Amino acid sequence: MPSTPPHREAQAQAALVCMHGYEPRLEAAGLTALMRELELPLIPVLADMERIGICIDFAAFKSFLAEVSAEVESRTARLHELAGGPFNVRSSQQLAQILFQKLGLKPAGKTPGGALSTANEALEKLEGQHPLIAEILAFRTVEKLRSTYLEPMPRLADAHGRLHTRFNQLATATGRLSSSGPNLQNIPIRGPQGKRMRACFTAAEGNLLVAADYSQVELRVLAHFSQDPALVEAFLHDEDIHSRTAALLFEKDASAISPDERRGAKTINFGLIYGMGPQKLARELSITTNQAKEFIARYFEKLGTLKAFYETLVQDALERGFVTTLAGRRRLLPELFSRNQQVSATARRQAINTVIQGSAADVIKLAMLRTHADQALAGLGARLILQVHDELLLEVPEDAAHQAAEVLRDIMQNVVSLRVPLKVDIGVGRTWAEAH
DNA sequence: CGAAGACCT
DNA sequence: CAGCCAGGTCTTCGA
Repeated sequence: MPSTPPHREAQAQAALVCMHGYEPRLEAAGLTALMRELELPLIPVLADMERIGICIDFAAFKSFLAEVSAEVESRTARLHELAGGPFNVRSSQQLAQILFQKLGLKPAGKTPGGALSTANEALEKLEGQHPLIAEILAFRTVEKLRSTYLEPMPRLADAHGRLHTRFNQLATATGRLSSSGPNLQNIPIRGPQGKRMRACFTAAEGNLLVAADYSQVELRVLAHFSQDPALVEAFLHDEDIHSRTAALLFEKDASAISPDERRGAKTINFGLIYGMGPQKLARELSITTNQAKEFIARYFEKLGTLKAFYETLVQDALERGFVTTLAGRRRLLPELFSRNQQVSATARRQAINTVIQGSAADVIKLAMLRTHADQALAGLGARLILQVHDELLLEVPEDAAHQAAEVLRDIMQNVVSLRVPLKVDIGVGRTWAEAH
């Protein structure tokens, strides 16, 4: 077993130097407790997670790669046939030339750089206009799987067939962790191929994986901070938050909500976390911007306390120049004071999102400390191996897995006491896919 | 090395 | 008149 990775030692040391050199500044900002009680103790937890790693199923990787590679080949050939000649589909420039000049299709959007967009979102609007479109979308899915996951990852595994990521503690503006080299926080999960991808990540022989997800943790944090009666009530009674929102919005019984109405409420609930504007909402729901504006107005009319919380939050940020999270983490937002409307509007959304996303990060980091220190889990042989923002993954000897799952649930649900309960969904399985 | 694109929460 | 919701990492292209 290798010793602590050098970068981790260096990080721990740098953190201590920082503590000594800047203690007055930390103290003045009220950040000492966050540093001493959360971030510094987290370092050995992350080091253990990095050192332990996660098992991959080489045979599953190999057969999946073979199938996907064959599909990349065949789709490339079909693509060239449909385009009337060979070109590099991986080049957005060449692709745009084929689609919008050679075939004369109407561009459905532009990139931030001003080029004609060939992104999936733009291409989906053209689907049905030419058989090439569907072919490109399918090509991109398999090519992503091949180039980012299936081909490189097996080469990164150690002699025991385990993959070791790095959990970066200083990479985000909100207090989240990030993962790199390889990133194990963005393994595909959607669709049959996503599911198959996650099935390539397994427990070691004789062990099981326990996956524990915080359910709606960001909306619960928002309910806690805002104390909005509608949100708080919904979570206290463990109701479906999106149906509940839809019921409120459309003045119907929750049981009478259509799938479309629930989808609208879900989009607006999520958009809320990001400070979504009417344009984006309109696009997401295929309605006009004016309809979206009305929708948002009605939403805030029904959730007046939430609206007041947002206004106070932004007001506070403008007065202090920063926002703070549940654990007292701080994000400076100098761009709040930009004279450029676009820039200051972005900073306002960042202020809102940071309080919510950062507080959720505080919660799971604390849960990681408790999990790592828990004697019952240690006694069961349970080891924390991954964190994916609102999910923890344990590897546990198989006869102890279900017991460990309940201990973990208890730790995660009770790590902090909010005005609404925290809920954790748990799965146990031989692979990461099965554990979900 | 920046842009574009695609994957995640 | 355009305006596009937060936080990340990785791959590929093309200058």
